[in-house]
Amino acid sequence: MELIVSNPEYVEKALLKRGFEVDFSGFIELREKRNTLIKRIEEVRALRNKLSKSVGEYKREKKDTTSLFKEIEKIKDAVDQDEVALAETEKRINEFLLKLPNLPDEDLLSGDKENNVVVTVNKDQPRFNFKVKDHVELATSLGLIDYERAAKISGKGTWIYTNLGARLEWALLNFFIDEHLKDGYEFLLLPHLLNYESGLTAGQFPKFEEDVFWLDGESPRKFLLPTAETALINVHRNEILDLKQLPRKYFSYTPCYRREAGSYRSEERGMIRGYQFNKVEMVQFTLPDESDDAFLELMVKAESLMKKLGLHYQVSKLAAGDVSFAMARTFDIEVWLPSIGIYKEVSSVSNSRSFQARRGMIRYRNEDGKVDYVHTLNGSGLATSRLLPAILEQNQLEDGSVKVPEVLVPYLGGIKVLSKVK
RNA sequence: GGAGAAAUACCCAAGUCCGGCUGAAGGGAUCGGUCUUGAAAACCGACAGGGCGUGUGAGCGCCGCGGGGGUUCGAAUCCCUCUUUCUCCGCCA
Repeated sequence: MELIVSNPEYVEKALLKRGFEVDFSGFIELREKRNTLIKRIEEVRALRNKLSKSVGEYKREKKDTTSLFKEIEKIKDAVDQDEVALAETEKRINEFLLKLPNLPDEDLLSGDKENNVVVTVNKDQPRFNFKVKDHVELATSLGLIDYERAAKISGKGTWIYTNLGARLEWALLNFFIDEHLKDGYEFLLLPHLLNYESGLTAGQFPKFEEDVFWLDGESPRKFLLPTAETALINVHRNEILDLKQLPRKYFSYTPCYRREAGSYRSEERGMIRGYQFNKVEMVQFTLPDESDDAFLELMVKAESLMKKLGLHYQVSKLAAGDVSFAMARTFDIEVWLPSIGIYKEVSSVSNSRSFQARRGMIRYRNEDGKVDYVHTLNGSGLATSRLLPAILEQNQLEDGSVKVPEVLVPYLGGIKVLSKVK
């Protein structure tokens, strides 16, 4: 971030790519002010330390200390004002820095969503020679999901997985877990209630404090995690990792709690957007040089899950403006939903480079004993709330039953087709 | 929820009552060396890190004994506060 001091124009330009306008002149002034204050304060403190030490020595030798005290008296109040000013200045610098989003990678297109580029398409779009039903209709008629009772016991934006629906959801999660275990990722089950620092490190705060659920009456205040990433990234906060430990690969299953304030769209009925959904999330801590490889690895892993499920999807490379605050690059995997004829995100693989590591002081020691920031990456593997609808819709048969993806059959006790229970 | 104890460097642990020669004893681990055919053991040596400021640099300075604040010329040591951990009691999956 001291790149700002050495090359502010470069940073300004890079951030502009994501539509973020900044002017660093005020920041640079603050930095200079801070440095002169520090210099002044430290000089006084050095002198005071020396004199105080002498007091001790004088006392031991039973010498008279009044001359020392006179000298100390002289410098005494000089620092107070400076210290207040310094604290204020550092607070402002910090607030400013925390509001800066990550620099997008060089190869990203500027602009927002409309400049996202589809880079891969898996399989042909499935064709149906009958009128497709949407997932709400399928799920309801097959007895997989109960929306109405969920509204009764909770409110809008929620649903209940019932019977086979619950088993199908659980099958998906277990399938993902087994796949990640096979790849040697460490499995963590995490607390869902997180403290403010965790949100800050992950890059959710201060900007997105409104987007998460806060618990009343807790001190220090706690929020419900919006994704397992928020917790996973913080596992190594304020740590210096051993070179041997890198890369460190984790995955976790958690529900994700999001307020989704004002984002509901009519096309997004059913389980497309809810206040709570299930997700298995992968996170890696890597050497700076190795994060590009790790990114590919996460992409391949996420895609392979989609392939094994036999779903039609596309991969989009997000334009700078659509990449989230904390990330330098993001590829989304989007699954095809025949009923609404669009692709919806089911996985988002991102490289934050050193952004989160800087916020959370997540570092490693290299061969020379020097300390540097790690790179952090995350990828969903995968989010189920849109996957289950996609499976229902893409695998539906004319009679309203649904074929179970082969890889899930063992997890469903051999059930191959979901058909209507009368 | 109530009552108590604790938090010191990679780990264990002294120091805290009685503030200054403790920026931190001692042990273990680790690293380097001696010895050995090799290893172990033994012995010798190193072992506070990180942040920040300053300087081309070797370096110098500031901060740092869970976090924050206070008292003091001076705090690991005294006071306040927060957090975490442990023990006991109560309550409860």
